[in-house]
Amino acid sequence: MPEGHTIHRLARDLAADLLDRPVVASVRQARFADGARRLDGRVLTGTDAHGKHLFLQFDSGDVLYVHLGLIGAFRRHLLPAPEPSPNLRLRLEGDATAWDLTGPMVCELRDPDVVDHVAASLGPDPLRRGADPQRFVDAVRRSRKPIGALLLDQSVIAGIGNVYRAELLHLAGIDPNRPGTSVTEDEARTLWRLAGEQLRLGLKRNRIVTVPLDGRRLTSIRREDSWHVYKQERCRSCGDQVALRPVGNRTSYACATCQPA
DNA sequence: CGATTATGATTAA
DNA sequence: TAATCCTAATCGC
Repeated sequence: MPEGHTIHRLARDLAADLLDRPVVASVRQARFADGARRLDGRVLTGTDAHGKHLFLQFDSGDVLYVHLGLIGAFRRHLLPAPEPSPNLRLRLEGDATAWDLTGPMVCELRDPDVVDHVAASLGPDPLRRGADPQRFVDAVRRSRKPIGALLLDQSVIAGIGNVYRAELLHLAGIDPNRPGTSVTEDEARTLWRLAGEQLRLGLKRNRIVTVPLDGRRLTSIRREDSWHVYKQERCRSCGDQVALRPVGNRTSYACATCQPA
């Protein structure tokens, strides 16, 4: 479930559980055995998130660089933690909790400069203080690529994935296929604002829910009812058929009525 | 129990 | 454009 909100939430939650005390690091897969050995008994000194990239800093000077990719997960367990999955890449165990990492696209011990290197490759991240919206606006309006592809391009805006792409464009009333050059300054600014609002909500809730709650409890909303157009047959705003088609290598969901061409 | 799918991204052809 | 990597939940039989 990793879009930018998930990664920022992990940075926060991992720090809350594991900071400033030695961790117990273990693995089941052989591929990260050396890494776990190096982390075992070290102290987590800080965490950081840039877009979908997660960084854990240790007192050894090592930075654990994690990217969850499509199927990666970092799951929290109360101690005593259950038997881990055979696919466990890394378990970080603190005083009261264990965090199990499975299926990450990237899990590496790196020098601290990896943070700046990765950050330099990314567009502005709406969840980071000091992010420059104009960088996003200009990158969009300079490109002929469809806005639906630009929102997934991490060098244009960091942290947006396929759910937020569909939902932000729907909230903004913008057709995913419109070229960036046709997006007005106002529209681009609106997309940035909505991205910040929705990512912050997602961070707070640890879940993507873009539909209005209207007084309902979050827990009463089923997953499949959480969005306006993403994975919907009909638009949750107007009831019209949702059009599916690939934009920028991923399935794009849009309502032709709410998001006219 | 096998097939399918997924909120990601890079590399090869 | 296609193939590839990585895991787990879900669905149909």
